[in-house]
Amino acid sequence: MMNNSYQGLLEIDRIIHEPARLLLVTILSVVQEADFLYLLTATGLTKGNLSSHLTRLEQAGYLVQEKSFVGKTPRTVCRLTPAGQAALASYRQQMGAVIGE
Amino acid sequence: MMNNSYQGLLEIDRIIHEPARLLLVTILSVVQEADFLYLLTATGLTKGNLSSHLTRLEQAGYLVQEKSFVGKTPRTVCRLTPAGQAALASYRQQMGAVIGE
DNA sequence: GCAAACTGGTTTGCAATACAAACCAGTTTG
DNA sequence: CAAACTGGTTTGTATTGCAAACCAGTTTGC
Repeated sequence: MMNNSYQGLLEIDRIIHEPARLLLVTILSVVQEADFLYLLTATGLTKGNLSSHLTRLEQAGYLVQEKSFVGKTPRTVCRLTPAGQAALASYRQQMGAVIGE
Repeated sequence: MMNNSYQGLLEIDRIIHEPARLLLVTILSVVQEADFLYLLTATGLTKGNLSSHLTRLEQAGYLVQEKSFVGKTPRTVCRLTPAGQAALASYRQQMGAVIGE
């Protein structure tokens, strides 16, 4: 048919594509792991917003949140899963093909 | 502050960022102009979907739709405006900085 | 010649979701 | 011991992507 090579855009991974989450996974891909408060200041998101994006990424299997206590205060540290790293790599490849390197 | 260089993602142009519209403006950036039916088959979008994305891009000032008649049947041809081309170029640059290298 | 089907779209209704405000359990501070 | 702070989660709302339904006009079949 007369479709073109960009048409795969319509099936792009929306979990990654959302700017706030792309920001999160991009950060996590470079720092390996980060806690909630680090991500809060690094992204500038509100807490509620950050919380829901993290659970969305977790539900997608793209990251894990490990909850623990440091002294008496709670602490959540996040890390990409292999699936998350793969999803990001795939996303980069697809978008790279569209926007031209 | 401790924010990073990717944080601009949060202000990325959502008009362009939406996959269906990114597909449309990418196609239009290469073919210069295209009519509704061409875009319909090239994208695989439904008619309603295509129509609303085109008016969205038009409202943003990113494209113009010229309506005319060819014989007795209506014809809509679309073309990016300079603003639309600039928006796409800017989008490519920003996304390239995030996914690229 | 008139109903059915086709053309080239637009409008309507719905379901998903991004976002921030409000909330919450627990801890520290004055 | 109350107020404020920590580290978040839940709730409410407004937006919007999507396809189904619709629409004005044209062509086709009988």
